[in-house]
Amino acid sequence: MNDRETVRLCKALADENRLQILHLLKNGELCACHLLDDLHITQPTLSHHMKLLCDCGLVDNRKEGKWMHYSIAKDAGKKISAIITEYLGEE
Amino acid sequence: MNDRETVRLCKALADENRLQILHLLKNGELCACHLLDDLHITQPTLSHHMKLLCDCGLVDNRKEGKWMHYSIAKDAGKKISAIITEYLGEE
DNA sequence: CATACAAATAGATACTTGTCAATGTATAAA
DNA sequence: TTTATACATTGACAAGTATCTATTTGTATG
Repeated sequence: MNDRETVRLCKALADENRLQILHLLKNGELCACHLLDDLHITQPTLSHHMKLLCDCGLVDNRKEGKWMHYSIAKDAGKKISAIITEYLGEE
Repeated sequence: MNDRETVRLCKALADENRLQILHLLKNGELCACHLLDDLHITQPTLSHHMKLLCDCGLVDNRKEGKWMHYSIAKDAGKKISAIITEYLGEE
C-alpha cells in the first residue's frame, strides 16, 4: 500500500459517523437501511460514507435485490496493521 | 480512546507529508530543521504538521536549547491497534 | 545589548469534505 | 404497467484544512 492509498484509508477512518458505521458492522453484515436507522444522517449522506468505506477497502458490499449489504472486509485489520509497521515501526 | 480522539488520530495520519514525517522518525529522534530538509514544505507548515502529530499522541517532542526534537511516541502503535479492536473486531 | 538562528503564531487563500434537498436508477410487488 | 421501496448521483453550501508570507517569540552567542 503506497502513501496515497494509506491517506485514503486513514481519511475514511477520520469521521465519527464512519467509525460508528464500522462499529455497527463489527458484529456482522448489515443492510444500508438498518445502518440508516442507527445514524442521524440522511440516506444520501450514508451512501456517500459507504462509498468511501468501500473504496478504501475497509468494507465489502453485496447487493441482494433492492438491498445493499455491507460488512467489514476480511483484511481490514491487516491493512491498518500494515500502517503501524510501515510508519511507526514494530512495537 | 473515544470516537473524537480516534478521529483526531486518524486525521493526523491522513496526510502524505505527515506519513513521510513518521517514516523519517521511524529510525529515531530528529530535530525539526532536519525534517525540514527532507520535506518540500516551509517551516511554518512543518510546525503545523508537528503540532497535529503531537496533539494526537503519535509523536513526542523534546526541546533542547533552540532545537525541537521529535520522536514517535512509545505507545503510538498501541493506539492504532486499539482502533482495530474497537472498530473492526479482532482478527 | 545586538545579532543570528529555530520554531511558533497570525492572517490569507485555495482546496477538500460532510451534509442536505432534489433527482435519478434499479428492483420488486400489485 | 404503475407504484413503492432501496439506494446512488448531482449540485450547492458551510466548515475544515494545507499551504504560504509575514511576523513574533524564544534562545544562544558575539
